[in-house]
Amino acid sequence: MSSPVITRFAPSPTGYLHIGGARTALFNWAFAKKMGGSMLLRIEDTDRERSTAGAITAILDGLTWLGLDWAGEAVSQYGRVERHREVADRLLAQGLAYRCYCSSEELAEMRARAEAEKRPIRYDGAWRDRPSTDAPAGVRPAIRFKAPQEGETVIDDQVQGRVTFANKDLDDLIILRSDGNPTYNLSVVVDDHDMNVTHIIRGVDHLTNAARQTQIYVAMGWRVPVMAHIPLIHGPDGAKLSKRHGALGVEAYRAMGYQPEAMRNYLARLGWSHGDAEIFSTEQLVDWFGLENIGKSPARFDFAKLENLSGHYIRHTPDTLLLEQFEAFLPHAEGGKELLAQWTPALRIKLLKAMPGLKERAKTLVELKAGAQFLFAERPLTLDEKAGKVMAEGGAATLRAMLPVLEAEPDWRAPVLEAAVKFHAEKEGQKLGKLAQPLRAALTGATVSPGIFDVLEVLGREESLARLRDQVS
RNA sequence: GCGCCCUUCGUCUAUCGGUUAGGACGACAGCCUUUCACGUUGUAAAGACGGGUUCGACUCCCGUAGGGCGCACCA
Repeated sequence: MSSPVITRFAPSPTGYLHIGGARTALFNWAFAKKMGGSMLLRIEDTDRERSTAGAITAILDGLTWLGLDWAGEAVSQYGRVERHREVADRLLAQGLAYRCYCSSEELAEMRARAEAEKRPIRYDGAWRDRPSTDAPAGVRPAIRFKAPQEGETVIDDQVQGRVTFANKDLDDLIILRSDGNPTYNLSVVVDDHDMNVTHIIRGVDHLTNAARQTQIYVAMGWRVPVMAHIPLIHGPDGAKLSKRHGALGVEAYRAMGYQPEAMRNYLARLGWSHGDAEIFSTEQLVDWFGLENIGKSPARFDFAKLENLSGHYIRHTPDTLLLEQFEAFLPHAEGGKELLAQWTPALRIKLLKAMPGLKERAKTLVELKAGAQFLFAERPLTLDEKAGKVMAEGGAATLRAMLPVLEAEPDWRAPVLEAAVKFHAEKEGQKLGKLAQPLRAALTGATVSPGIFDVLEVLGREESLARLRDQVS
């Protein structure tokens, strides 16, 4: 009987769940599902200084929103320190680790010297073979792993291929700090082993760690899990993803009005492929997913493509479901709470009625909200600067909503449209072009927008509707 | 500086020695539409560079250039 596949997502709770982490989680999740196994969640919170409860909540919320579930409770790595110490002690007892009495200052000095002399920055192994009787009084030692100095460590990576490290390049890393707390590389190995993790899927930034961890596995006589180091996501300019780019927390994407299924689709396509498939369901993703189809080169985050995908998902979501998603989205949207406060069954019905026309034009839930502005705005619409603002924010749909009003009051056209244009130009100059055409048409009174039929119908303006139909035919 | 990795249209990618190098986003142009959007048709757009290996290289090897990651008593 072959053991089930167990993957794990192991973020450190030092901030939000960023987009790279989300994709790593997605890959772990998809692979586990595909193999009929499960994904575990472990919070790597051994750094007590930087770990926060808020970050843990953000990560859990983010995963849940994305629809990625994990088996059992999230494991706190810090909660397992005793076990980590135990393993460190065992290594020590077996002569596979040793006490190092170097102070932080000495080590920093060593590094600085190496750098100045342009030598590789590595621990020199000063205490590797030095008896503890030499220990300076009053210094609490750190425990270092006695890494092999000859030969090489090979990682048979499912994505990177066979990667070889010369052992002489890997120094003796600290596994237990002088304060008795374990370090990352020890904890990870012990936890992955104890949790029966079979496949480790994580970012390439961990590749060198993989070598050191392999050495620890070997020292402990443990089976080394299958590893897959996936490339990182870069910003649009090719540089490391920063806050300027897409390195926002997933909650930011939720606030921008992207649906989880669209995010999943987009993220999956970033670095992984299944022939020419661009748009696929999560079921298909699971069905098709495989480590062998993950590329090795880093991918840039492309908002334009995400938006296109998002628009597709919005358009293809059934109206009632979309309405539900919209309502669930509101608490996370800018100005959503205010809208929620005036939420009524009647409004719901109106929105549902307007949905077919609305979703055709919206690329995100935010745009859906903007487009529906004409439903939420108070009647009659006040035609002042504020109205221009509403109109400009709402874009074409709101403009259409206002046209009947403008039609009824020709004198109001110029000032309102002027306000709208002005506001729009200040806010988003580049989108002016999109508005300009209908604006001009409205200003000259030349034609009536056909999209206005939808609006009038939803608003129940029968007489205007009839009149316009007349005019058109 | 040392180590590891990467390099196909602007972007995400297909190709697993023989293709007119395909698709998608974006761009541009047309059609549809009495606005917008959707839809649809089409156009432009790529193997970083230099050497090999081979009958034949985007594909294999070497080098160069560019880029990324790592080199903590962080994870």
